[in-house]
Amino acid sequence: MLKKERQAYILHQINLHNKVLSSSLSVDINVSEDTIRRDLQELAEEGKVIKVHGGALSHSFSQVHFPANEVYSQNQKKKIAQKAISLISNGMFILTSGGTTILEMARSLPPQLKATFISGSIAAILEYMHHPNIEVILIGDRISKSSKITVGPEAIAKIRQMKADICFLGTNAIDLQHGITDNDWEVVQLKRAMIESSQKVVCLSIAEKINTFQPIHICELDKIDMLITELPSDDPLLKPYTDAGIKVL
Amino acid sequence: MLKKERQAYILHQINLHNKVLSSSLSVDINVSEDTIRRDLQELAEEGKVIKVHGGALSHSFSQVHFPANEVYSQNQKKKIAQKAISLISNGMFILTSGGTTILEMARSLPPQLKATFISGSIAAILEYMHHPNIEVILIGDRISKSSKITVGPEAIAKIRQMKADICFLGTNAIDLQHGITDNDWEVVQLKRAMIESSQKVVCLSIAEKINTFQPIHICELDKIDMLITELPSDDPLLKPYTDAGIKVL
DNA sequence: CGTTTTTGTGCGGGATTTTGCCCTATATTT
DNA sequence: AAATATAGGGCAAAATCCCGCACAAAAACG
Repeated sequence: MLKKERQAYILHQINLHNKVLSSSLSVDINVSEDTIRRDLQELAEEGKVIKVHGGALSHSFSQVHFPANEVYSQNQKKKIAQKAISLISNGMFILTSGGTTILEMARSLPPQLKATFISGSIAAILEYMHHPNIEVILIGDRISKSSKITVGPEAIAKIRQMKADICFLGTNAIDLQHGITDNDWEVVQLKRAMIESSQKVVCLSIAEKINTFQPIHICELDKIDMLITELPSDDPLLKPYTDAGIKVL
Repeated sequence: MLKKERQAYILHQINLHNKVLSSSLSVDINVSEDTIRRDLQELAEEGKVIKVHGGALSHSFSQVHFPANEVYSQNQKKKIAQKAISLISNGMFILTSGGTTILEMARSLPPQLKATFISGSIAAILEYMHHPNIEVILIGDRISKSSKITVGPEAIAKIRQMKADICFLGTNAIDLQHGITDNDWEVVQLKRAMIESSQKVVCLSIAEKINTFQPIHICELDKIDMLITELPSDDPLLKPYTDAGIKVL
């Protein structure tokens, strides 16, 4: 097999699988690993692949995943925030969890809006406080340092006492089979109470979290009234959820 | 699985869920926890995640810091803070108001200290949260945007329920004739409740505020057990207060 | 065509990287 | 205060890389 031929094959494999191992290529093409390594090195110098210890990665691999991701998902969250805000009207009592998606919503609230926001998330409260017209109610109790929200029986009791118009949940994982799940027991307790105390429950979730699950169960899907993602509402990924009776925005 | 591939996966998980546990990653990817720890360490050195005991956090998540700089007469407040801290010992329940002097104290708390701090001041809570060992209890209720603390009947009721070992009050004005006074009606209500609910009441006040008064009365001097200023305790300015039975530090 | 030069490939051996394991120190929980 | 979990450093085995070398095939050249 010619050198060029071999390199074309390698490039093909990389674009196909996003990665290759020197070892497996070696047995594939039946040449020594040194040869493969030299090929990879050349391809890397031409900028066609990214060489790493043990093989090589597709260029798209690191480009998509590493640097752009921060901004990328920020934009997704902005889109979600806009949709969520369209559900809010003046005079509402709104219960919110924490999480970066909720924060994005808090930052995007229109300045004229007059409503009451209730939360136990310190970060969310800080954002609400900057808003000129909204009333902010802070749920008190012990502060969980890991999640930076108030947790505990007092907080739950307080939430149980109220009946909010709408509840926005930053969702960590949603799945047809497991429903809404999360990974922090105390946060789960709080979210459950929030769901019970709201007339309408809205889940905010970026599409990546759709069809994933976490260890701790919060509730089944039938408790959820609405699901907001950055995708258009007729995206096939969301079809099962509309079929399950959830309104998708 | 290649190292870079693994790290990309970890990064992805962190950006998705804001946190990861070394243990769960280890079983996820099927490598030893040592490897995960080394990966997290590298990612942390590159500034892509924040490594914590047991796993790592998303960088965007813990960026909840108050722009707390340029405090008025900071050196004096540092001196006051040091004196106040000398009154605190392990296991105490400590009620604090807000104000920059209290913030200075919060920042200067020794890292080994284990105690429970209770407050309705958002800024103070943020400082306490950064401390590794102290337990933080947040008093909930409506947030006053002017003073950035929780105010209202719920907050007062909550404070009444507790009996703290000691209470630190950032004091706006203290005077032999008028006692402790302030200029925000809602804050005054809160401070009154705090005084009633504490075995020992300590006023923190820079010397400038000694012998001044404000429109709203909080309490008479006899409710105060201790007064801390940046001056030495035998300063003539403070003599009348020691004479009035207040311990001056 | 013969010789020289260039290029490609494999091999050996030492350096480097990666990984898992062990042991101790530190942190966290009970 | 004891028990458990996690971190950190050192070590060893395995994999991988790197470098020089040999050798052969191909190319270049007179």
